[in-house]
Amino acid sequence: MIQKQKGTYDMQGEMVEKYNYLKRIFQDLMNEYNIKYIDTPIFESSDLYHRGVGETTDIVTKETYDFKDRGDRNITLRPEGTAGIVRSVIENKLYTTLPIKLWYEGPMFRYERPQSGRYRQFRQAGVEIFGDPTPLMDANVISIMVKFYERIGLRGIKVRINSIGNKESRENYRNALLEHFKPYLNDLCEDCQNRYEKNPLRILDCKVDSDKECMNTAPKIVDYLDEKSKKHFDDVLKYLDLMDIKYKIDDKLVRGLDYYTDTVFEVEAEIEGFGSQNVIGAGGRYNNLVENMDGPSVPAVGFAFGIERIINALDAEDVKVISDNSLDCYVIPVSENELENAVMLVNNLRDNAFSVDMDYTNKKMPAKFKEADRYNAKFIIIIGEEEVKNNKLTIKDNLTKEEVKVERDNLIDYLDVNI
RNA sequence: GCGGAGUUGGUGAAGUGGUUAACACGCCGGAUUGUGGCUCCGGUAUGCAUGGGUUCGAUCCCCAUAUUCCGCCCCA
Repeated sequence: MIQKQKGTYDMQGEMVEKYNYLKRIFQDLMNEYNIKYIDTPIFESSDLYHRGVGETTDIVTKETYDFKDRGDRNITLRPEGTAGIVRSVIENKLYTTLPIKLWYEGPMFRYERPQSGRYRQFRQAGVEIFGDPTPLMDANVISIMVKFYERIGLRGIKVRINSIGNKESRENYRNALLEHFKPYLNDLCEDCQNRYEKNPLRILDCKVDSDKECMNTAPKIVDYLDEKSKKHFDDVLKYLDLMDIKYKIDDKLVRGLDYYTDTVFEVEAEIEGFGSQNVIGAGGRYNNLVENMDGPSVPAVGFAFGIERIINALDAEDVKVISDNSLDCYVIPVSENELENAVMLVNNLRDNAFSVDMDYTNKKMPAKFKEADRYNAKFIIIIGEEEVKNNKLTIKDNLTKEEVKVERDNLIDYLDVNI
């Protein structure tokens, strides 16, 4: 038997309900915020991610699905959504009318060792806002996320926020860290010694070395921000307070993608026993990316969240998902003699936009009633010898179990009123 | 990429080197040929992830592969 590939899953059964639930709420939210849908390809030129996400990031160096197509092109399956959208904004010259607010949802691919909440093909939904440099928009974007988590019924979430400033201040800070950790290098764990070379900012959130003295005395990025970045960050916090959004400043928060500038944030699921993959959404500002990708200088801010992790969080908190999968009517022909009448009836109801089903096999009555329950039918319509003769139908409300006889010609009206 | 633990029907699972692989739910059939969800009876894995090996004999022991989970790295 051929099995699914490592780190993939089939979306089916209950998960479909949960996915539709999330998508429906997110779509409504996007509509309220006047954010427009965009759908970009799941594969792009490999160069896009090398330049966009960052040549040295782990996502690009060891996690992309790269291949050559039959035309010898270097292709990469998208590991995240932002780079492709930036490409699209530049290529379609969407920046001519700014600001432009976009949202997306779809599969992403990363070649990693899977765990719960971590897949090789997973879904992200996100928002990207171009052409608005104000701290208000940073706060706004965070508020969208928080609002979304609230609406889906998730309670245990925690927003962490930080500013990593512009390129120059980050460079200065980096040098300060290198200077600071140099004498302690031998005390640090092996991973941190690697981080010292590759990405010294990451040393700060090491789990092994977190208690060490040199961690607490390390310089803080806030002290390296220039006036403009500092003001921007303060204003973001001010607006968050204004909108009554709870957050925690985390001066050790640095993100793994190179394109961020100034504001960065993460949302964590704070649920007991949730596991280590607990970041369910993240984002930040990326004011240089469009320009770096050969577009004009357009500031941008956005976020993305992981659908599977959010579904995990909903399950962990036992949130009941409201699904719209109930059937309006289930039609039961009593015997084969009424089959033709039943077929016409079902067809007619569907033309009138009711969701209807019936059993075409020769099941016994009890089995048919059971099936009606399984489909969550609101009404059971019984059509037998007597009904055909009198041109009536027996309609049973499957909730109250009450039965009424309704004239065939009045059926649509009856259902319109009662559903 | 590194380290560890699993994998038995549709589902939750018990179990053993040797005739028919417990039990429960679900599903199917019957008691009940126009009204069910209760009850009772019956059926429901020629097979224990896949491929090799050891053995008279393997679901059980060994090896490999696939896959899931946990920790690390990293991240959604």
